Amino acid sequence: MPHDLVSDFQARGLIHQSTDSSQLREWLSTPGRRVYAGFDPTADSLHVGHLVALVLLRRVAHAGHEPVALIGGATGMIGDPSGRSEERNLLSPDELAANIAGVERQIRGILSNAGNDGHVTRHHVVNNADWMRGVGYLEFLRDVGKHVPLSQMLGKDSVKSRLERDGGLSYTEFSYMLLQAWDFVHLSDALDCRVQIGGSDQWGNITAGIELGRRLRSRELHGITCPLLTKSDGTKMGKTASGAIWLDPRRTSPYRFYQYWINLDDDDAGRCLARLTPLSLEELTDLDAKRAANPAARDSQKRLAEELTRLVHGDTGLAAARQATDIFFGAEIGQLDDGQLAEIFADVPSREFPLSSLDGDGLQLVEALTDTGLAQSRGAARRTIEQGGAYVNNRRISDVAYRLTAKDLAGAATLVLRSGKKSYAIARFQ
RNA sequence: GGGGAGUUUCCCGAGCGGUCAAAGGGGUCAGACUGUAAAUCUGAUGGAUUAUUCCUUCGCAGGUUCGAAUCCUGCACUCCCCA
Repeated sequence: MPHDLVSDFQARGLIHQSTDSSQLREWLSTPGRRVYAGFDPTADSLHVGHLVALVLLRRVAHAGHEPVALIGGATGMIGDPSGRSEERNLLSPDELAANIAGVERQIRGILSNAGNDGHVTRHHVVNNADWMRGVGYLEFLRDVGKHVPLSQMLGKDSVKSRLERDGGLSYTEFSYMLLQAWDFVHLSDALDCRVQIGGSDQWGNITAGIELGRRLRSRELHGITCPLLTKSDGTKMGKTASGAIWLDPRRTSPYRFYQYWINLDDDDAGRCLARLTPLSLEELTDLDAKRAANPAARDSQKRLAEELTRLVHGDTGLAAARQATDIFFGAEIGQLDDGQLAEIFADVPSREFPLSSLDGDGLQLVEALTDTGLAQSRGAARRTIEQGGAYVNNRRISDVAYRLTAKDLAGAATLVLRSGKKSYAIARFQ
């Protein structure tokens, strides 16, 4: 395996800016080097936007180095102004603690199974609150602040752009870069970690750390930023009309996660394959060729969705997502238990009915469609049925007078209604 | 202050005494096609019931008529022109 991380990053389009690449290569030519990326705990889960950095750390591990994930327990209290147009709201200590716990679990999950070629990689997860907490304000100003020229701080994009806006920024957010700079120096002391990677919006913070390392320790630190993932329509990767795509299955089900990647357009899928998956460059070229020859097969999207769903949700998550995909795209729903149904249809609205409504003649399909909100009125429900748009457990029902009875149940007490191609609702009977 | 035009169903916009739940377009919802894309085509689109039919809707309130979205009166709002 070619262990030249820098060339690999370049080939995959992962480098936006970096410090001198020959020095970087030189430093990384010895195995076991430590490379870090930071994650601020702004929510109790990471989202797709964090995936690039996480995958970068996995690549670091693959190249024979040791990834270090830094959780910003301290910096998260302040809020990073980079890439932000408005002042952040401060998190309460409780929220922050919960966020740290959630984020840490996800990071460990992704880094510990980094060995899909068999080996468990050595990695570190650190929290900057651990070394920041004990540092007093005066001490910090003397030891760190004294070595950072104001002109340099004011020159950063994150500060400049905010000062030009109406809202400006607070002294608190202004100071953020000092904390991150100090993190870098601290990690170089404690772990001999000399490379920091991050999104392109982190360049200012990273160089602040490099500068501080030079002044304080006369030490050469290195930095790499990768381009922010954007879609070809200009929007941010991982953002949808209904919100962000999260890594936590409770926020975004494995099915929706999987679907997000399946639905990318061809160019985006190609770019994501290169940047987010461990596929070799040969495999990438191969998929590029297939995509050009037969775009309808959607090989790239499938492979991408598969790789990333397995990475984030594991094999069971991938299996669930696939099963859900089959069902959402027409497969008749056979024998599934209520638990499986609940999992597959996690994102679907549901409605409870008394179990007794299935007795005797049963429940009018028209009524079930309106009660679950799939149809606006009984007339609309009738119309949908007449036009062939109504399904029970994915079986088309075209009889307006159809009544649901116990034999229509998919699980023990669950039944799946659908209107048209995509609108589902779950009816639960109790 | 004077003169004129207007207010229609989710939106735009026809209708100017019965044949009006109201043309047409957009949107939306189904169906076909398709790459879970885009475009295109077909159907539907106030509510209840489908056999018929009933109820509610055309700025608001009254009135004239067997019958009004359409005529009259008053009120509210919007726009334009002249001072």
